[in-house]
Amino acid sequence: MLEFHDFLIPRRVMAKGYDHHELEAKWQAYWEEHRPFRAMNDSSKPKFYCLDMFPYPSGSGLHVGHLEGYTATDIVSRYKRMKGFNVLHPMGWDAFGLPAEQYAVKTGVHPALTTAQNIATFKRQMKRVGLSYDWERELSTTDPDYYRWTQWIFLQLYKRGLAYVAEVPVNWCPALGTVLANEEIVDGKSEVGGFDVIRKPMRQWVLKITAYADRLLEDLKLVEWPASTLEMQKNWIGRSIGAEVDFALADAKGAIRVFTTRPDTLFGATYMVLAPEHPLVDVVTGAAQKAAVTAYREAAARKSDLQRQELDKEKTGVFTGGYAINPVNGERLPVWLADYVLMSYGTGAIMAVPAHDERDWAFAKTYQLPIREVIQGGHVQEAAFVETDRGTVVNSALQDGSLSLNGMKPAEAIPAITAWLEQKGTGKKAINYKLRDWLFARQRYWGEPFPIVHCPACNSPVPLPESALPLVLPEAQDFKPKIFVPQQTESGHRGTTGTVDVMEVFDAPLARVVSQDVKRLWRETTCPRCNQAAQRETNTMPQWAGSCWYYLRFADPKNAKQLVDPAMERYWMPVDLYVGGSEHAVLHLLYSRFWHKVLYDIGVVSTPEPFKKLVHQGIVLGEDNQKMSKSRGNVVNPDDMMDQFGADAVRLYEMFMGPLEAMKPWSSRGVEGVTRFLDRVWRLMVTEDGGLSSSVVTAAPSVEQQRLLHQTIKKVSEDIDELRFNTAIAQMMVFTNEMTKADQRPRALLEPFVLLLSPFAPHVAEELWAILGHAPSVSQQTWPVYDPALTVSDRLTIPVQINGKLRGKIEVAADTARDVVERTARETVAEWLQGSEPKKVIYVEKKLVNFVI
RNA sequence: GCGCGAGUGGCGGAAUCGGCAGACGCACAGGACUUAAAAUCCUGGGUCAGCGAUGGCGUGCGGGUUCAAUUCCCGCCUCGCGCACCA
Repeated sequence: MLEFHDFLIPRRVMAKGYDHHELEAKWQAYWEEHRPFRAMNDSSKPKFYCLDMFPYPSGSGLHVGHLEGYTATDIVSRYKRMKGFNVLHPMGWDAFGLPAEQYAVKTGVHPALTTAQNIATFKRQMKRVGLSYDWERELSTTDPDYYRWTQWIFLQLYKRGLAYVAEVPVNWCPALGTVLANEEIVDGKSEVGGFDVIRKPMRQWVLKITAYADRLLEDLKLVEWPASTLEMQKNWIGRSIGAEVDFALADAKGAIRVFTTRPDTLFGATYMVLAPEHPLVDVVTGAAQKAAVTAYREAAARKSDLQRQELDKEKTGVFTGGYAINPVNGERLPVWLADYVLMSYGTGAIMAVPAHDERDWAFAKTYQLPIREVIQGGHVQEAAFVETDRGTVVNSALQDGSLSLNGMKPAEAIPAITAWLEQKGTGKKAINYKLRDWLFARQRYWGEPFPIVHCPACNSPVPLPESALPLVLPEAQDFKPKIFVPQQTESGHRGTTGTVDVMEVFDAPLARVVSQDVKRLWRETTCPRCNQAAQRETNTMPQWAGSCWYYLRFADPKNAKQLVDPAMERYWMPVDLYVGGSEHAVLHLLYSRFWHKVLYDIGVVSTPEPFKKLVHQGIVLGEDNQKMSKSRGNVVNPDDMMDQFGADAVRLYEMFMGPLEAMKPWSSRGVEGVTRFLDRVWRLMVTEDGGLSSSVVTAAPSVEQQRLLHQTIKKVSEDIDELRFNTAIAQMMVFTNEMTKADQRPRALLEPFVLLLSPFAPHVAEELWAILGHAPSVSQQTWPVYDPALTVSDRLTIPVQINGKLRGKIEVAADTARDVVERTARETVAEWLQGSEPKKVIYVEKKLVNFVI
């Protein structure tokens, strides 16, 4: 019996046109069984490789941000299949990584177990969304059958001298117990967890990415990537062209070599600066300055990188007492020490030209060093004049007349002086890069082991033979790294003060692993070269390793003999469309490109670049327009959304929110909106009890209806090609709104429309296709083709303007001659013309008439 | 500071080879159906003035080019992203 309050409580039971739970389960089961999304290896069809950046399977499952990119590529993949392409649309797992290991440290649960569970969750959610992946090609970076090839690539790098061990200052994160790459540090803290990071010299594996700097820069011309991403890669590589110049020491043997991009200002050098760590510091320092120099060097060493990078701070330095000789004019220049010069860039030493460099200018002002103008055009006593393109060289000639740059533009002076230096043997043209070699080792358990042993007898790292691969990650029981676990400080930041002396000696987890079969340390082994006792490398590879080449393995995921079969590689590569977050704009993409070029050089791959077209999906914000986060409580869970609205509605809303690449807020109301749209589509052809509606007729559509259909086919096709899914959906809404008004709905319109809808809302489309009386699957139908003649109207509405202001509109036949259009227009705006003749009449065919009076 | 990108109704957004600004959706208002509601369907709307026909003003701000500017040019402002003493 109904109570009064039953009438007051709003029912959340939606009067939906269809039961999305039932319908999605039905079609997902069908796809599971019939596998219509498999990529064929032997096909005469043209290929299309459509790839998502594979995820790290975190414990929190998919979020709506993931889904945006995945839905976009899914629509493209489904569309391309219907257009006759053999589509490769795979998914895998970037499953090595720190979170699972940290979870293991906390709970003792093995990372492999956590990872497997998380993968299962991700996969279940992806299937629930109806993503049309070829699951037969699924891979995980943690699978020995996969990482044996990651190790294999490392061996190739090693063989070619591109992997080497070096004692380098590294970014050590005590809280994480590992080193981090420069790129993994944000504002002096670890990107993961936000812990303090300090500099510490360590023996490390390093990859020589700098050997490929030029090609990594040059080949950016070959790809269709967002301008911002290309720009970021260029900046990261940071090529600058200039000269290396030697300044002989005045009172000692040797010379200070500097790198400069402005050799045209050589006559303006008034002092030199060495980085505090520069090896020549002891040589140039005079006895009187020894104490001050030592104090300065120690102070600099104590500063963390963060402190040294503080920009606004006053520049500091100390005079060494030594002098160097300017090679152009023989002047004695005082040599200073200052931490604004970095040991890690160029030669770690500069010639200072305060008149034409802002940093040198600030330093010269602080220490009252002379400022000498050599490029005319500014006021060098007030500020450094750095605009090379408007200025003329002055004060730059030798008395004997053997060299003069005076009167030249800097652009002319640079090659002139460089040639002079080369002739004198005191300098040469040089190119420098900001890019540094890639620190490739981590002191972690959950990563790929290095296929390397350290042999005391051979006195070098010895690579394992390829036949020994994979070197399987050994079982471990204790994941706790032996690390100093810092206390929470008052400021809320965990970590150290940045000094090295609080450090213990830290062992990587693999150093302590005991092999279960033989009850000895896993690291104890024999040298594959000399058979003497040797030690395995106990570092593991960084997470980037596995993601550097996974796109290749999808082309041939089960191959036990090769990384990828050459025929498969040639057929599928390159990736035609690659979609993923812009947070990977530099690192992942640069590292991948580097490995790809190495593989290209050894003949494993046939293309110089792996990813032809790249698109970054935008960030999805919470309903409050803030970044989604647990602490804000504004996280939208895809499972909840799909429970309530269904997978098709969620897919459609993800695409309808706005342009793919834009940052945009989630709106539950918006999801309801697209849900209404799907219900309207449903009701166009289905009755309340699920049968085919009697309004669906076989009669021929009207010309207007056909025009709308063909305009819709055109718009939807072109918009998918351009990844403009939001406007494609808007057009389908227009079509649906029109069809709703008609009570006779010709099949000839509805059937192509269902095909257009199918990449966006595949479950509903499959069901509608079946209700219309067709055998499955809609995904295997041919994409509708539009007739261009049917997309244009035979009647036109032409706006009529007076002086550019809209004053009227006329409707004419599309083929109306100009004079007729003009005459009609004049009649329409006669009261504005007031009988006088316009000064000018502008007629844009089929677009507009404008009278200038 | 430098580089890149973006600023359009109450909201998400559409329209840029210069040519009717605001498609589509959300929210809102009115109507139909209903005892009533929900759902659905129809209608309306940038803003100001006016009963209305109409007209003025409108795409961050200020200039410019043009018959015509959201679109192109110059100078600012704001926001986002990236880099940040790289010689």
